[in-house]
Amino acid sequence: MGTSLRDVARLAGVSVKTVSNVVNGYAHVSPATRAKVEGALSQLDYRPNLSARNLRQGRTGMIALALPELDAPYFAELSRCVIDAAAEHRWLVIIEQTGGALERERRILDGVRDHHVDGLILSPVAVGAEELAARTDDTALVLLGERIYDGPADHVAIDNVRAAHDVTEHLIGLGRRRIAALGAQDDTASGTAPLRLAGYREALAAHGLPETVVKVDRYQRAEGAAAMARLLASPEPPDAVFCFNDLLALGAMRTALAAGLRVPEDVALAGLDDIEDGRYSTPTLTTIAPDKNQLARIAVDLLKQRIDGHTARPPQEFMAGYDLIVRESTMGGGLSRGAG
Amino acid sequence: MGTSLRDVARLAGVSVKTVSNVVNGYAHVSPATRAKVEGALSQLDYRPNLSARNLRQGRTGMIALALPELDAPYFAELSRCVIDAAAEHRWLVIIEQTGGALERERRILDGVRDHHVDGLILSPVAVGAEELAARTDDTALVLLGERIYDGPADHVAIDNVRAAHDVTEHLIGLGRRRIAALGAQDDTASGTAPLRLAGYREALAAHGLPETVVKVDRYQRAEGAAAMARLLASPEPPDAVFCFNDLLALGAMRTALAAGLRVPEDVALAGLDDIEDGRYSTPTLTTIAPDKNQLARIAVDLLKQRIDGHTARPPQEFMAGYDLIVRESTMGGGLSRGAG
DNA sequence: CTGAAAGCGCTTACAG
DNA sequence: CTGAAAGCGCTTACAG
Repeated sequence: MGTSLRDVARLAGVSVKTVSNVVNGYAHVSPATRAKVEGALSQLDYRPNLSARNLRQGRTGMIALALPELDAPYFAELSRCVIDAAAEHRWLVIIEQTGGALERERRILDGVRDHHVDGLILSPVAVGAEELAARTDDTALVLLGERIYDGPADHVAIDNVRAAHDVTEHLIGLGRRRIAALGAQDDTASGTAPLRLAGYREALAAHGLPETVVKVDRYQRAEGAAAMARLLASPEPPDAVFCFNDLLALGAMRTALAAGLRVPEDVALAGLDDIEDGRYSTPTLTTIAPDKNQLARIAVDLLKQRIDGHTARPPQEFMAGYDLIVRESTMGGGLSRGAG
Repeated sequence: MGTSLRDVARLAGVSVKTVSNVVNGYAHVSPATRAKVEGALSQLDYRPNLSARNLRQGRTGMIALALPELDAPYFAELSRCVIDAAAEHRWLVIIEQTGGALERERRILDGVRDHHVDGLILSPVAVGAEELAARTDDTALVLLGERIYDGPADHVAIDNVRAAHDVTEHLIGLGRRRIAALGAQDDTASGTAPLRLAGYREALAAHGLPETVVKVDRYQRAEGAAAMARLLASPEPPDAVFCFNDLLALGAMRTALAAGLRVPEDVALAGLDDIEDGRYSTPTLTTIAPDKNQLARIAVDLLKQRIDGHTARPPQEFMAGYDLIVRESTMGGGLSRGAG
């Protein structure tokens, strides 16, 4: 293999223990000994064997981040934040993609105790609260970005109900009266969709406005485009659409513009996630911007606490902040004319 | 820790070796013994300790994928493909972000021999061929997506010169005569920019057309937007722009539309990467679509060969395929009017 | 302040 | 076909 502690010890003329002390920065090593050892270390270009260290310590220095798919911009941006936050604890991050499939979420939850990671951050889509609560594995787990009630594990998210309420209020405040929600889903165990729907309904109800709800299977551009086409084909099309994420909104925008509608004059569009695409689309996209760095940092810090066993408190919910970012897709700005 | 082979052996009344044989699927175990062992394995819910296995075998079953940043859509899409391809070899993937910084690329290359991964797929930006050639580490390495001449390691990419040539020819074929290139860079050791620039120049030269080259620091939307503004401010603005990636093109599109120009009537725009954003922008974006699955698969397979030591051949260059995808941003379609 | 020894859990020659 | 033993490289009580 490579150079081992024993090789270094032999060259420096000390014991393996002493070399280990130097490598790990323990205090009580005499300067002379330390110098000898450090000389040998650099002469042999010693690298600790992490598998051996892990075997001994029961730690791997790695965590897993499991999310639906890396190529959804929201998850890509969030992953970046998680990797950066993990780096501060000198953790490496293994990324696993679930595709939002129950089977794969289960396999990851089950595989976690194979001892290759110290903990797991999971962005669950399909797996339910009961199932999570029933898991026998005690590997540290933090849930990120979807709400699971009666938390079986620490959980971080934004307040989805309030965020959805804020967006809807914004649209109402602009004078829109036929406001559709795009992105409801057939009941999943743990989705955000019901929460965003609840916030939307709350706001409409407070103003006595009617609701129009369109379902999708997945939160992707193509689904947003197709769902928007259905909305536009209805007898009384909406004058505003709150899309449950930015990808849906960008797909919907494409359909609206391609149909010759003006955004926002004919139909205002808002999303949620604040992915970078929406800052450069034409028109630019009004959205809710979750504080992704905060989400990631809280998730990583909670995982750290659990891994270190510093805490025995019951699982808790943590909220990260968000902002409503108003852009052209609801406020105009002259760039929004379709070609119809 | 958890259940060890010894626990299983004790319960089954056999030796540790026999349990190991069953776990690893070795052939010569009597049916009766196998049944006993399997009973004990499932009764104790045995999970192999991967650190121990790795220590013994000198393999970790993990590879690292190092790229500039995960939240650039091209890299997010490529990462997805790499993770999927790696899964076929039962590898897990650790993702590291370099930010395109020399210092961080070096640290990753240097850290690879810390034995936590069996191999590295690196998408280099800053590090040079000489430096790579001089590395003393023998951890398996495959370079992905940027060209480094006189390959110090196996390398996979598309033919950037030819791809750039194809895009430029397409613009020329549409009758454009003032075709700018957006995305040149100050000389980096290994960038794709010079290759794309070469293809662009070749095509222009073949038709006796003049060149206009705009530099950027990074391949991001904001840089594309700013660079496009500079182009539009010139005395004789281009009637077409070949942007060296899709993000630059989407930024440029935003600037053009915001300035009231029609795309493609006033200025045609093309990119390279085929990220999903460009399939839903208005107008949709003409681009080069590299075969990302093929890129990922070749990279992973090459790494596998190196790790397994099946090959001692010198480093080689591999080309993946690509397609020119013509969309509205060069062909029109009526959706492209700015608001000027 | 330093050393000799045990042991983390696994796999692998080596016997039988 | 199965077992007893060594050893991968490290850290950690335990002595001195």
